[in-house]
Amino acid sequence: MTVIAPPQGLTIAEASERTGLTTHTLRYYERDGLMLRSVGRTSSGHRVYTERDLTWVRMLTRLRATGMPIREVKAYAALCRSGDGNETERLALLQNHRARVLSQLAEVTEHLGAIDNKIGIYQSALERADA
Amino acid sequence: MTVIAPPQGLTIAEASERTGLTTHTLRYYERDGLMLRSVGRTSSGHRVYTERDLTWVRMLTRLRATGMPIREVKAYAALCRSGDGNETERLALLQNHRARVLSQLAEVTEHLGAIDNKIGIYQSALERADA
DNA sequence: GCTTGACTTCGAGTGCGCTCGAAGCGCCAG
DNA sequence: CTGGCGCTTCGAGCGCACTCGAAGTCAAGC
Repeated sequence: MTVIAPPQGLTIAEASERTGLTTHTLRYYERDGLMLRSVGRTSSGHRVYTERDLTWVRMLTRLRATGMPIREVKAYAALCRSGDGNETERLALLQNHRARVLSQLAEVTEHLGAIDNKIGIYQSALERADA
Repeated sequence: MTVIAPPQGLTIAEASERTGLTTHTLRYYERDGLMLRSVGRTSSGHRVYTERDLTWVRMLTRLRATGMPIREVKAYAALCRSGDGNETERLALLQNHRARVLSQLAEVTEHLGAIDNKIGIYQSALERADA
């Protein structure tokens, strides 16, 4: 019935539970080359996730959650995968992303300020109507 | 050649220039019911944008830029369109949106912090390599 | 009066990021 | 030894928000 998790590893269902991603999405990420390396398999072909895999998925989730497009995550994964010597490029990619996120945060914050004004207008109009 | 802007109004090209949206998008928003009311026309059927229209488009842009889905902008437009008496609902909609935006800002900021750590690790590794 | 070009409508196409379904296999309980 | 679950792969489908192209119209300049 239940697939037994191999020693030192987690099934895709367990990985799903710990990362908050669906099994569909985990498979999709692997298929699409977002993983550092392809996930290990049991003799019967089932995926075995290690802690290293989960750590990477969590990093990946942070990049995605801050709006990095899949293709760029893929580029970052490719850099990490190809081993030492390209740390400068990895750093540049992350710093670039950081700058974009900061400017996007600033933009959203500014727009939110204007929306807050609108909220204030409705609030005082309603207070006046109450009185 | 050039379509002359009617007195007190702007052509779609001018509205596009002032709002930063393409003419395609402006027409799409109107078609989809995001505008407060449908934009005026000349005798030959060309759109005529008023300052009121532009003000609304700017509000709309702020809602969109903070991640409000089209269908919710549409709902807000519908409330405004139906006249006085539903200010409480409009306020609730905006406050709801505000809460979502704030929590999303917090989430992005937290993820960005983790990415900053990673950047720091690369930086010190590179400094050590330089020395 | 003819050309030009910005406008009109309508509907189809695009890109992104999943999301889902179908068909098939292996392992374990009963 | 059989039923059934949870995994496998593959490819298609979906929702969102535009984005674009085709075909036609109309006013202005030459």
